[in-house]
Amino acid sequence: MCAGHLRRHVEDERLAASGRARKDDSSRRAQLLDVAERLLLDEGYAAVTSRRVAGEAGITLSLVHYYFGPMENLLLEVFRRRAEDMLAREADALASDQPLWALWDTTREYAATSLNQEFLALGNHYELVRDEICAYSSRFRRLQYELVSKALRDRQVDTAEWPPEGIILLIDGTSRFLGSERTYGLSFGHREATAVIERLITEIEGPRSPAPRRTPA
Amino acid sequence: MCAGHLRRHVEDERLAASGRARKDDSSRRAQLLDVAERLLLDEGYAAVTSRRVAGEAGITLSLVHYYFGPMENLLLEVFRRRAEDMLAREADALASDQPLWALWDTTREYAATSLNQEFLALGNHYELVRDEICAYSSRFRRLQYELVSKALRDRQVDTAEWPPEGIILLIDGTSRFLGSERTYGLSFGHREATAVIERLITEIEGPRSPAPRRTPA
DNA sequence: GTCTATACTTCGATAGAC
DNA sequence: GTCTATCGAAGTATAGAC
Repeated sequence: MCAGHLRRHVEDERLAASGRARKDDSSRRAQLLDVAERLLLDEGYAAVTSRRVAGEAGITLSLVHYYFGPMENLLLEVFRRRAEDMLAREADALASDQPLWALWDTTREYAATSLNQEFLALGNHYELVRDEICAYSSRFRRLQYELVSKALRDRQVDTAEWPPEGIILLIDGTSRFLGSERTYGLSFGHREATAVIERLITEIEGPRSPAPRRTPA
Repeated sequence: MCAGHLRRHVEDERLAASGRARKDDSSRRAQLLDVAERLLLDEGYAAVTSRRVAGEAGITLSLVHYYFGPMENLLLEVFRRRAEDMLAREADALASDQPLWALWDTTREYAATSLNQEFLALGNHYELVRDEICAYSSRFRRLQYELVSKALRDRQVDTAEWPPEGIILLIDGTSRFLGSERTYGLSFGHREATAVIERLITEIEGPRSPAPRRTPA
């Protein structure tokens, strides 16, 4: 059904998979992804139409289809790009001896939770987006699990009392929830929830320390 | 798949509104709200168009506008109806001497998290929806806070260690996150997270008990 | 690559008959 | 209340010139 643009997708895949970021999208392609992402963030997925994207980018709508084929594919690529980016950040941040603190800090700072919401809603009716979200979430979770479980093991934390899988979901979930509420201007209980979570993290992997930890004495 | 609950909302609505009869949605109006809610759930807000709603309801689109005016208003009313329903359920469920257990149990069972996601996404670009979500969330939170803080007070829980506002967000957030993942078929760590949360709740308000609690000895 | 031009669909909303 | 008829705007997507 749409074959003309597929070659580019493959190239993109290979670039992204080759360890290097997909920044070689000289101009147009990356620009369109940028525009689409901004529209998605500002006005929701219903606003990401070929006409709007073309208009904001200062080109004609036919060019949008030339690059991305059907709109679903454009959305998909916006998600992929963002997912890869977040995955890289997460891997970087959690490569610490206090990955729980890192998880808590980084996730809270994702200002773009509206974007995540938009993608989640999108996944409810675009099957391809849905599959992509699942695949990405699994990778994301596995990454978190590997790094956190290793750190807890090194720290000789009782994983029966504090199973890494569970702690991760607790922190991640709370963090996203607070972030989601914050974008709506809600803050009731946020201070207290933060205190509880941080006490929990402290109990598991010690107080937040900028310097690498030595021996637990 | 998940459309069986729609008719129930209508009945609930009339029961809950008994004595005030917020709307005598004899048939048409409620029917349109039902259709819109189902469309929202199944295909996302982009699918809730006057033509679609009219088509699914077996009437003409002009009638939809006759009842609801602009589409934004229809969406808004779908949200309102649902919010009132959830608020009533929550108030009912949390009227327990173990409101944390109730909070955990009821929130986990909200199968319709896709609907919530859709509304959250909607709120990002419909200001009226956004305001409504904020107003509703505040009421929702205040309700939770009142009931939980009272129960913890009765139970003489140390609210410095377990501030009700914080615990509520922790439980609610984790619960929604797990629910959201579940609708996507993801379950990694869910068992462990559940165990951690339930241990936490047990520590605060004792083991889940079907019978009303006596004295804490 | 980029544009113009076009085809066809669907959108929200209203006017007016009944 | 409910319908038919109609409006202009906006949607996706393609063909073809350059």
